[in-house]
Amino acid sequence: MVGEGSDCKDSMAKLKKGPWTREEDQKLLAYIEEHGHGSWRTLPSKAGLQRCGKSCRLRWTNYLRPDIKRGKFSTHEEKTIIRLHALLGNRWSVIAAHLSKRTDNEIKNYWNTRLKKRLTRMGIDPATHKPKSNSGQSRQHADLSHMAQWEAARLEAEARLARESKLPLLHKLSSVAPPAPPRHMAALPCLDVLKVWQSSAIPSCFFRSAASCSSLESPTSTLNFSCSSSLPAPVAANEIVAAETEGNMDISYPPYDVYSSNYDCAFSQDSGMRGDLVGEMEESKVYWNHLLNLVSSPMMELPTL
DNA sequence: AATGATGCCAACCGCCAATCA
DNA sequence: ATGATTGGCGGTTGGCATCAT
Repeated sequence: MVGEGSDCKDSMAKLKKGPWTREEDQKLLAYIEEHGHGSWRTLPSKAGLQRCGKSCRLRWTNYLRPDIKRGKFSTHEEKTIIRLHALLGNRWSVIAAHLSKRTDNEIKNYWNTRLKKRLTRMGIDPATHKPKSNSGQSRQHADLSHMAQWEAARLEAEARLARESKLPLLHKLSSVAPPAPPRHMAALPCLDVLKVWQSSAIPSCFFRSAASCSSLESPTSTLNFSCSSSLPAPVAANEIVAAETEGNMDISYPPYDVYSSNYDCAFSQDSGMRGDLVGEMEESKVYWNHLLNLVSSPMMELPTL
């Protein structure tokens, strides 16, 4: 394997490293604006840069790209990161795909330097998103946790699709088959985890305990995701992805789940920023109702095995 | 004012998966 | 089918800025 990394290493003698200068930025910008980036490997020489292609790509994707939002993260963005991290673990690129205009590197940095510490201060384990002292599990909890895993797979697929296509997704997605669920989940209602999230009747400890299903745990997340890469792309929320692509819509999460009830409270105390929570709740309800309608449509019905 | 500790973030590195020839 | 190439990802680091003593 000889990747961009090795490419950098092999020609280390003549290639520059370290912080980029304004001149280098201008060269890279000018070249990409005129020719597009095409092959990153050959770009540096064409653009007159003494950098490896990988360095150019990183500089472009993390800093120079015109559609990057910089600066302070909003409370809404923070919550979205935390909730997606609870589902996805350290899948920064997937999380970034759901936070329009933020780069995975920025989100990763933000998580590592701030959010992780804040959660720790709040008594929440940032790796598992569980309160430090917690116990108890049941078959039902395991099912829910597994459904959360399923939802995580869907989120990842959405992110992938959003990345892969700038075209209106409705047409493209209609040809993609929905994923086959794990065998033991087939009898369960379709994506009940979403309904649980929507239901204020479910005690918060319920989902919290679901997250403790030990057989599903991974080093970085409550959820083991080992099967995700082999899954076909779930395509339930195609319209949402399209809306996200076109209109920079952030995905909101309903404020009823255990994470929300903990986080919302803690954030209001911790950061002093309550925000328009009511409006956000309404917005979340609308989004999730829409999503539930989509996943209940024939296209997304899970096959019984 | 000096100095050490801590926070922050841009950039690098190594690995992996997809693609190509 | 296989090996080479490329792009992308996540973890880590280096260095500057800020804070605390």
